Amino acid sequence: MRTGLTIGDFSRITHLSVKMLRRYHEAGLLEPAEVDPSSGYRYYTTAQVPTAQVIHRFRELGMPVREIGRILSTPDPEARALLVAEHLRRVELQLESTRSAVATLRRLLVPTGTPVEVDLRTRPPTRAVAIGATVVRDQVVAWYDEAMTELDATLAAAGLEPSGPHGGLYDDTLFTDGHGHALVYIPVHVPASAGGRVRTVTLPAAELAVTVHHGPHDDIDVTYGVLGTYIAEQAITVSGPVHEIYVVGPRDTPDASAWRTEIGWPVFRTWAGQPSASGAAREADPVGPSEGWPRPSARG
Amino acid sequence: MRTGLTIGDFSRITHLSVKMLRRYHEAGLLEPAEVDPSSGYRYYTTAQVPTAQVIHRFRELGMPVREIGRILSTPDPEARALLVAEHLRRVELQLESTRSAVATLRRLLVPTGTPVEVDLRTRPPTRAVAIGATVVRDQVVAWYDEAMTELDATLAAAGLEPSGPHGGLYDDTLFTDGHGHALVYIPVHVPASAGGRVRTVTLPAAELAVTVHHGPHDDIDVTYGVLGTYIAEQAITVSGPVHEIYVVGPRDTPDASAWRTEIGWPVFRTWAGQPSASGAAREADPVGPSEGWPRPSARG
DNA sequence: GTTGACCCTTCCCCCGGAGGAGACACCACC
DNA sequence: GGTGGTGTCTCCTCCGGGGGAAGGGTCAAC
Repeated sequence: MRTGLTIGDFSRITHLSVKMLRRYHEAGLLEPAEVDPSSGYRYYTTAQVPTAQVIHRFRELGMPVREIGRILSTPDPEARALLVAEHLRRVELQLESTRSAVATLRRLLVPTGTPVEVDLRTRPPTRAVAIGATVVRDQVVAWYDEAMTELDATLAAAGLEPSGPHGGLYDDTLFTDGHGHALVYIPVHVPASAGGRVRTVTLPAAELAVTVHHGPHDDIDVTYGVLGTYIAEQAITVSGPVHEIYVVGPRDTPDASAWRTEIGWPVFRTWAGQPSASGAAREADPVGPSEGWPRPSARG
Repeated sequence: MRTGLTIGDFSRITHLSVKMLRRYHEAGLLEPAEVDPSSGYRYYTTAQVPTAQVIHRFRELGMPVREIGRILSTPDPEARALLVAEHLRRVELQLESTRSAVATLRRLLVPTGTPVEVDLRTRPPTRAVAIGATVVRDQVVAWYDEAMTELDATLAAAGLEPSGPHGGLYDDTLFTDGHGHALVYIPVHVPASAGGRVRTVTLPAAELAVTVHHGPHDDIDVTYGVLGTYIAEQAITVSGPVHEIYVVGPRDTPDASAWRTEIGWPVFRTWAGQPSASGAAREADPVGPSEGWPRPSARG
């Protein structure tokens, strides 16, 4: 055991490929017990086998190499367990979403000629407490949960009751570019004292093409497709962020199949047509830093 | 609708990013309905929305782009459904393996001081029907299932009974390089008439360090680690392919926790020590094209 | 001492993406 | 008919986690 195990021996024992062992060395995940300074040969010891096994499992679970490094270099077992638990939670979430993607796919492949029900409707100006931020697409759900919790707390602290269902406005660049501005809100009658990220805003009036999505949000894209198809075929010009209203949502019932989500697509801008569009009104612009609504783009 | 939807419009409708739409075009997955020859602008139609949705789901399920292409270009709906079902089966398998990787990880992180039980044992020369092939590591399980089924069928056709539990020999390059030769066998007393890939071979006698793995094979690596550690610490020289014997396996009970797998690591070669090692004996070399056993490599 | 297996580094490829740069196209508005 | 602001084009680089090959040094069994 003087020189320890060569990389090949260690590979046979741990079932990690030689290539990966070298990579893990480079990345600082699994330092060989000894490296011959002249030849560069890596020598491992049997004591490193369990570490290698752990690395192997983490990689199997899709954990990025650098995160494994962070975990392995966390001395405090408590903190380490936390990091691990957090990732396992992420894995569970991913399992769930894979499961539902399978279900959605099955549904897509057996197309049911669902009749499209699209309303053209005017959204009145709506007073609401809101949180807005620029977010990345795959973090939008987590961000939504967090923001909505904060809004709930704000309302509770102020002793206010919502005057309608929760909702959100989403910049379309979220979908075209993968990141954009989003705003979630709870409608209220009286303004709340804004604290922190929470602002009191007025959603501007808008003409919306609205349809209702039933069930969990995993396949809400399909409903978006239906709505978008309708809009395009009606040759309506689209403009501005999309509006989602969680008529029945996770806050109402845990039974996802009972959820109802209204999707509203602004079909022409009412914003710039308002008096003093660029003055006081812009002050209340709920979507944030953008310069008013983007101009229409559909060529229908 | 003369010119159709621009890539941006289509992106908003389908929630696929512009970038990905271009990529899918390039890959032939989603050909725009029209491409302006002078400007190169892509124009889509609403009829393409469902296709885009399907592509989205397939990607969510981790299906490689070229496989999606194959599916979409398969005209026969039956054949297409088959391809889809096959991939969904793979996804299910992967879900399962993820689940068990989580379990294994949990076990690894709460290390139990399991006592190591390793036997040094001589494997007698064993007559068997076998199938050998050079395989890639992540296909070895599927290959095993298929080959073992063929062996079962061969024995049934010949009216022969196994004289012991199924087993396999696995080149260690499978682990160090990710691919190598593997051989699965069923021991028999009398030679069967070899048909197709099935050969009748004699596993050579060998000195093995043997330990038993309990439970499903997902965490068999851990037992390999224990065995390898033992061998390394005993300063025993390792040589030749590893030997697995499925004492209790999926063919005996579906209850994976009841499985027992013997892992045998040859600790020095008996092969080259045999008379006429390179002549008739090599003829029966069960592991195939390699030039006899590799020489010992552990430097313990 | 020879020799074959082993190990080293470096470079390139693959896949599925993300992002940017620079140039051109489109179209609403004036 | 201009013109400016977006939208879109292509091409390039980079990333992570791998696989493979080339070319040369090392080790130890014989």
